[in-house]
Amino acid sequence: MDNNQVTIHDIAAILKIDSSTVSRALNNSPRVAKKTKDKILKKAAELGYQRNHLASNLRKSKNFTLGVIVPRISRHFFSTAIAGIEETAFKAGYTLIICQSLESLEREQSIVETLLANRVDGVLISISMETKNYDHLLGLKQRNIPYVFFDRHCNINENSNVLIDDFDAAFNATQHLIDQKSTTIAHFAGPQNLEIYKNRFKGYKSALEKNNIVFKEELVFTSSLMENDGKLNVQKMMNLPYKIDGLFCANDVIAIGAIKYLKEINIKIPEDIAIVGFSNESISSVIEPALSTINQPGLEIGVAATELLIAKITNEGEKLKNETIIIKTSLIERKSSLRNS
Amino acid sequence: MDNNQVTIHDIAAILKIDSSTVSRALNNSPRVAKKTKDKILKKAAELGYQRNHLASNLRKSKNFTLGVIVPRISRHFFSTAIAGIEETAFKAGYTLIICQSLESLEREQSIVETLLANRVDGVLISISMETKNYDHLLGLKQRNIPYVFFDRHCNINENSNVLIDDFDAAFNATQHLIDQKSTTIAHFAGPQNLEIYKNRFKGYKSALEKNNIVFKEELVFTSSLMENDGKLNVQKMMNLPYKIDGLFCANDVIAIGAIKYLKEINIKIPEDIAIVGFSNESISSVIEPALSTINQPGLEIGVAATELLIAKITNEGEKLKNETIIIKTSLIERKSSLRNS
DNA sequence: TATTAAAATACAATCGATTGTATTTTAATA
DNA sequence: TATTAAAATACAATCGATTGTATTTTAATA
Repeated sequence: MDNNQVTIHDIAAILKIDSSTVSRALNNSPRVAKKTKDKILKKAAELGYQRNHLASNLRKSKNFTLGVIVPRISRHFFSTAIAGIEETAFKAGYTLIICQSLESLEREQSIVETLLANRVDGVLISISMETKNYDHLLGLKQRNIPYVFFDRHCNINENSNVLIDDFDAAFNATQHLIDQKSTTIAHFAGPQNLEIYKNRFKGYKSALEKNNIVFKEELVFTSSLMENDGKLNVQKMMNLPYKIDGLFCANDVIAIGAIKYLKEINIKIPEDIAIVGFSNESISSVIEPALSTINQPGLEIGVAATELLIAKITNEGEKLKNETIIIKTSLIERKSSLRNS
Repeated sequence: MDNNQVTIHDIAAILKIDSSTVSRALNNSPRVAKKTKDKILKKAAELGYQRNHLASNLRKSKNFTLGVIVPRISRHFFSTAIAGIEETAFKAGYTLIICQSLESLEREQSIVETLLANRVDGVLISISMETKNYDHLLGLKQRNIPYVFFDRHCNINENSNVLIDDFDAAFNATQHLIDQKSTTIAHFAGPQNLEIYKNRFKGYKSALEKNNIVFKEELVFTSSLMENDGKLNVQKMMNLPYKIDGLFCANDVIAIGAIKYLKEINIKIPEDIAIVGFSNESISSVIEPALSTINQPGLEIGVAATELLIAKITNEGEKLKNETIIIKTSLIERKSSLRNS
C-alpha cells in the first residue's frame, strides 16, 4: 500500500521548518512570508506533493462529497442529469457518490444510511416510485445535512427543489392534442404518490376542462410506466365504448410501448390516435412516427440542483433558504401528434 | 456542522473503558471478551454510533473508493456499465467517483490527477477517442494503484481488461452482410488509435478475405462516429464509382445517422444497402428499419470489471495477475440487414 | 495458597492536515 | 541603542479510529 506519499511533514523536515507553516503556505495563508511560501511551494511541486483529502477533511469535518440518489442511472434523463451534476460538482471540488434506488423504497432507505455513514455534505435526490414514506429523508434533516430534490420531489415541508412545471407541461401537451382535433383523450398516468405524476394528471385534466371536454375517469390508466404497460393499457383502452383519438402519456417509455402495439394492430398514428409523451428520451426522435414530447433538460436540471445544493452547504451559517427552481420545458411537436401538416 | 456525531470515545467514556477496546469490539476482534463486546455493541446501537470512515480510512490508508472514467455518462452503453459497476461496488462496500472525459485527452489526464488526489483504491477506465498518449495511466502504475480497462482499452503491457471480442463480433457482422448477399461492403470505422475500432476494422477485413472479396481501402471511412458523420460519410460514399450494397458501422450512432440520411435520399434499406451497427443502443430497436447490431452487455461488463478490480485491490499482497476477461456478444439480426425474410 | 499462562484491557503512538496560542524574529520608532 | 509593535514562525492539541506493546485481570495448575 505504501505508495510513499509525500506529506507536509516531509516538506517541513527537508526545509527545516514547522509543518504548520507548510500547511499554511499550501493554503496560501497571509501568516506566511512570501519568501517562505515560494520556497515551500517549489519544494512541494518538486516532490509531487498532493494533499491528503482524508486527513484534511477529517480535521475540517467536511467531506467534499455529495450523495446522488436516482431511480436508475441508465435512464436517459437521469444519466443526462448526472452528467450535469458531475460537471458542476467537479468544478466546485466535490466528488459524488451515485446510487440507484431501482424504484425500491427499501433500497432508497438503505442508500440514505450509507450516505450518512459516508458523511456526505449534501444529497441530491429523485425519489423512487415506491416512496410514500419519507422518514429516511427526515433523518437527513435531523442530521442537518442539506438536500435538494430534482425532478421527482415530494411534498414534505420546506424543501429545496429543482423541478419542471409538470402541470404546465402536461396542460400544453393536452392542449396541443386538442388543437390537433382530438376530442376523446386518454391519459396513461404514473404512480399518484409522486407529485410529478399527480401534476401531469392535473394538467391534463385542467386542459380538458378549459376546452369544455368532460373528464372521464375511465380514460385514465395508472401504471409504473414501463414499455409493456403501454401495450397492456392500449388493450384495456380498446375495450372501452369510446372512440379515443388522443393520448397523453406521463412518460416516453410507455408512449413508445403504446405506439409499437398500436402499429401492430394497425391503428394509424396520428390519424386515428394522436400521441404525446413526456421527457424527450433519445429513442423518441427515432421511432416512427417520431414521438411528440416534452423536453425536460436533464443537464440543466442537474447543474441547477447541484449549484443550489452547494449553496446550501456553503451558506450553512445563514438560515437555510428553501428554494424551488423551475426549469423551463418545451413541447416538441413531432409526427405522432401533427395532423395538419 | 456539528451534527454531534457519536465517536468511540463517547462510548468509551460512558462505559468507563478504553477507546481501543471499543474500536476492537466494533471490529469484532477476538481480543475483546464477549461480555464487554455485547455491552459496547448495545451502547453503540443505543447512541446511534456510525463509524467515521474518514478517520478509519486515514488510519488504514484505504479509501474504499473506486474511480470510474468514461467518455460520456449519458451514452447508453456507459450508463448501463455504470449501473453494473455501482451495484457491484456497493455490495463490496466501495463508493465511486465517476468522471467523464467527454472524449478529451486533456480532461482525462486531469481526471486521473483528481482521482489520485482523492486516493482512490483503484480505477476503472474506458479511454477517450483522443487518448494516444498513456503517460497519465502509467502514473497510476507507478503509484501502485490497480486499474482495469473496460471496453475501450489500450495496448500498454500487462493490463487487466474486461472486453468483448471486437474482431470476432465485427467478423460476424460482416459475414452476416455477406450471407445476406452483399458483395460491396463499406465500413464506417472509428479512430484507429483505439484498439476496439482497430479490431472491428480487422474483423471486417478478415471476413471479406475469407469470402474472397477484395478489400478496398476507399470503402473505409474513419470518423468520430457521431450521428452527423453518418450523413457525411454516406455523401462521400455515394460519390464513389462502386455500387455499395452493404455497410458495417463501428457503432450504432453513426449507423443511425446513415439510415436517416439514406432514407432522405430514397435509398432502400436493406434492399439497396444492408446495414449492421455495433453496441445495441436502445434507439436501435426503435428506428425503422430496426438496426441489426452487436449486443454489448454493459451491465455484465461493468460487473466483471468491478469484480476484477476489487480482486486486484484485495490480493495486493500476491503478485498482481493481469487478466483479460472476454464477455460474449451476439449478433442481433433486425430488418436493416435481413433481405430473405 | 502461590505460581504461571492466557485472556482481557489499557496505554500510547499513529495516519496527515489544520488551527489557536505562544514564542521568536524583524522592522519601526523614540 | 533601547523599546515596542508587527510579522513570521513554532508549539501543541485536535479531528476519530486503529494497532503494536505494556499492563492488569482471570483462570488454570502445582
